[in-house]
Amino acid sequence: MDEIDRNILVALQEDGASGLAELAKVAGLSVSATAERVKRLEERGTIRGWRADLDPAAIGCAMLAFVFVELRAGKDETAFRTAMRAAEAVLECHRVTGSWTYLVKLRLPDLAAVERFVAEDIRAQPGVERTETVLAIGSAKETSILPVAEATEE
Amino acid sequence: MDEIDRNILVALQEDGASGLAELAKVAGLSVSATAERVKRLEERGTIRGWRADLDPAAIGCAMLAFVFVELRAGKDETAFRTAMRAAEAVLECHRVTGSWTYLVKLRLPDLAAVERFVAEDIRAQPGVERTETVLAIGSAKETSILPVAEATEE
DNA sequence: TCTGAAAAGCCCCCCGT
DNA sequence: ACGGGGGGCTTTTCAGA
Repeated sequence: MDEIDRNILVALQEDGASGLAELAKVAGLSVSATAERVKRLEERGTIRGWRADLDPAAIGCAMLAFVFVELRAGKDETAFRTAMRAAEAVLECHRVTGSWTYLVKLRLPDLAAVERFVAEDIRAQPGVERTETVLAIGSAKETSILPVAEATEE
Repeated sequence: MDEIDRNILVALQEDGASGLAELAKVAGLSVSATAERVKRLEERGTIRGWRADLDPAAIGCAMLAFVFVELRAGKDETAFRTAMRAAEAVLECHRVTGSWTYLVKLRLPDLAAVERFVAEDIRAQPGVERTETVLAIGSAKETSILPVAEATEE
């Protein structure tokens, strides 16, 4: 993982469909050497996959909400995690520091769907003590492009 | 936007690099008809782009944090939004309901970098009254795959 | 590990159906 | 909307360094 790999990863996050010829220009290498590096980044798991990036509004899930969840202390969390993982509306589910236990990020068509999901799919889970829902009412930024850090080991 | 388009979008979110031949099988159409649909979904903006999906840990940004920000009421928010948009570590920045004004999602190498970013890049912004940082200490789910809703207009 | 060129495969455009 | 075919581009492979 050197400077060239990092440049490749930056380019592929922005546009993963422009082809090896253009990527080779960014990398400053030949096409075949570039292809080799991309293949290795895939094999190592640095590149997990290739995805189409969709417009949320165009597919009917314009409403973005974050739900904080407090689980009863000592309760086994496996069932909760499994349920969240299985729900398509759940984009993220993190165990967090602070007074809450989990933070769940949801994408759903509208407010009614969020209310329903929180009531039926989150609050109904065993061990859930309380929840607090925060709605996004406008986004300045929302990207899946990760910063590619300088310092990474071989 | 019909059932077939939705199936195509689901498949392309999971794997956007498998080629039209395989996608045509999922869609139940010929290759040419499938290609036509993908092209139209791109032209309409439903498909915004094609991205490589990277492993955060592999590129040195394993630490995930959410920072709540309260901006002084009445203060113009443009500068804050611009600053957040320009920062690579900021993956998301949403205006939110509730007692806070903004929710910022960060990805950085470690805790020290998060502390530094909050102090120097968030709290230093004009109009920021207070912040609260929530760290993710484990993720049950983190995906950029959106649910493709049933009901969407033509 | 990179280069360069040849070979194979895929995509795109067009057509007729 | 389907299927086929040709042209062009991209990816892949393979020598050589």
